[in-house]
Amino acid sequence: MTDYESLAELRYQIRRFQHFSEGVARATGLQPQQHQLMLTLKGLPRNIRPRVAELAERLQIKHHSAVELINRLSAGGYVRRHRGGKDQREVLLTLTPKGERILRTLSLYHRAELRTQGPALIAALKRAMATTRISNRIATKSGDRIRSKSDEHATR
Amino acid sequence: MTDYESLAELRYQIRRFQHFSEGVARATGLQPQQHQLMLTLKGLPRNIRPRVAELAERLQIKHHSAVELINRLSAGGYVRRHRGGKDQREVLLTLTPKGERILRTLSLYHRAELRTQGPALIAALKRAMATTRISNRIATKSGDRIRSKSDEHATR
DNA sequence: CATATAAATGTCGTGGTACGATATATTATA
DNA sequence: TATAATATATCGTACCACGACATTTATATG
Repeated sequence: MTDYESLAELRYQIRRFQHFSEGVARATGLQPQQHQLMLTLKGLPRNIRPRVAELAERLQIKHHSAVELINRLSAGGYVRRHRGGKDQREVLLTLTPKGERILRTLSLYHRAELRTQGPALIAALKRAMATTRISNRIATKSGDRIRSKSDEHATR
Repeated sequence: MTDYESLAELRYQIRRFQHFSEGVARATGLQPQQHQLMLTLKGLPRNIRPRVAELAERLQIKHHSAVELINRLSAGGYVRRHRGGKDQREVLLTLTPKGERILRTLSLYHRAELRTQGPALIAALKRAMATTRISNRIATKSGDRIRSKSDEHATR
């Protein structure tokens, strides 16, 4: 197995998990990202306030993308906005009972999936971390040229 | 740590990896999904023909979504289409030298990222597979229904 | 071998989501 | 008080995934 194979296999495993997740989310009427936000909200450590910016960071998106997700979730009756006390600029979020119920169901499905597919994911991760032959193989296979320092800056 | 926290943490770790990946891909002028297709193509086992449908399956998307990605990759000079011999319906794909070069660079960055972030991912995965208290907690909190005996046995 | 059916790829229009640029409201600071 | 910083929100744009449908080639069947 080449480095590319192990990296590709890792991505494949991740995509399978996410594809599964998207499917069950949509089956409950939720868009995948909306489910993600709900899970992030519910999974927030107790000492962290559920602010918009906090959710955005954990979803690795810009705050205004989170705002849009929350608009749709709010319209669907899954979450509610609250204006907190201390800082009136902050908007704090809570799940509605409906949101709680759906999230619980989805989480059970996810746990089951992880139980069966998790080991393959871990195995793929370990392989992708272990192998180290990219440089050699490509230079040889493509006959491109010898690798030089300048390649390191290619992405700049 | 609750079940929701561990599931949320797993998603967070996955998103961090993907967010990193999207960033370096875009820095080379590639859209994230285009990079994914290239990696899938390069990482294909030798005995598998690089057909459109094959790539689509491994990317967990519909074949016509793959077609669109390939259109853009082809326009950018990253991959080439070939009509195979046996079955004239099939379109086989190859990376151009430009595609090979960029993919190699990206793969090196990804390996480095996995070296540092992989352990956190594995840890999150194991925690998400291990905990089992979803039913219990939600039922109690939402007042949805009575806990069942099996919930009481939840592990820690 | 003619035609129906299936398979592989491609086209078109739509919806969700992420983003940059920009706006508004509140808090902090000079 | 005026100014800057912070938190959230709005708007227009682009990417990508999809369903519905089309086209070309292969296969099955009478």
